[in-house]
Amino acid sequence: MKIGDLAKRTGITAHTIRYYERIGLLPHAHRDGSGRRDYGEDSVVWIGFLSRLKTTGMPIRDMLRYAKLRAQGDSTGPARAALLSEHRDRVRAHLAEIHSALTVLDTKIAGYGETERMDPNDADNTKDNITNPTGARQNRLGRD
Amino acid sequence: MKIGDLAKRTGITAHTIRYYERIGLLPHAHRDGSGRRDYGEDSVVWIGFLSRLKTTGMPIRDMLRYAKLRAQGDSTGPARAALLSEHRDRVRAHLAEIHSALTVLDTKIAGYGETERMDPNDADNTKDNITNPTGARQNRLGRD
DNA sequence: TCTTGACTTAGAGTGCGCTCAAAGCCCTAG
DNA sequence: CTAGGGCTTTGAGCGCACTCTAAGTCAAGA
Repeated sequence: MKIGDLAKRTGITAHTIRYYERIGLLPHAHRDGSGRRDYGEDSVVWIGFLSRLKTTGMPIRDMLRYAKLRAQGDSTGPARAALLSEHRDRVRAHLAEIHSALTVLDTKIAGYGETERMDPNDADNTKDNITNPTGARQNRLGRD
Repeated sequence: MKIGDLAKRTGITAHTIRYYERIGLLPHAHRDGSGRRDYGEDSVVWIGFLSRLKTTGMPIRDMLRYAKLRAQGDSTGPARAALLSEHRDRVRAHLAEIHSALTVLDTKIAGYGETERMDPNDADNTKDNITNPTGARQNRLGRD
């Protein structure tokens, strides 16, 4: 399988695949007769797993630690399990935070439904000057 | 309240508060006699809300859109509600993805518990060469 | 045969969200 | 009165994860 095919099958770009190889997240790919990268099914599965880790917010440096343990063989199983389960715990904690914030959002959205009630405990129903009335500089985020 | 006090109460740094003001996320603060920023309770509440949006992964450019609608007054209520509820939907979708990825993680962690079973469908139980056996360059992520 | 397009490399650039540096002013405790 | 620390500004720097450019090689279809 060529790098472009692998890209299509995994949903990441060929650029990113090369980048992952460069930093050590992917093994050095085997090359075909003309020096091009040639992949097997295992690459699809491994990238799929990396993508899942990424979905859960794992930083690349941690994926790298995982990949290196993996490369050291079966004896690192417990270490890998520990790495993953610590990560899982962090993700669950983060998930709880998001849920809690979402509840606040739900309340606020529901509040907008009721014809512009001005709850004094709802800071967002105050209308102080949030934009930039002076001509003061704003960075690239300012245009919008 | 001085910027340092506000920083302590909101959990973001004074640097970040000034940055938020610069890009328009916070209103221009009132100054005391000696030209220093002076804040009220409303700033604590507003930053708290921004932090919740941040927790849910809203990019600053969207917070900015929200802040600008807010500054335009009560008539933008429906637009603000729309913005928030679209965001809420995205967050919920992302949450579902994370949950699904977590399930995979759970399975893998459980798999490590069973004395190194080699499931052929589990790519991570293969041990191909994942690190950099040649002396090829790696960027800053490589050291670890 | 020609052309198109995918591939190769090293290295530079991007977007996000801060984070810090430098140089100087001002308030307060000792 | 003095020292320390917090405040002010402008502008640069950083960490992350890509993302793209330039210049070139190569393979396969019309």
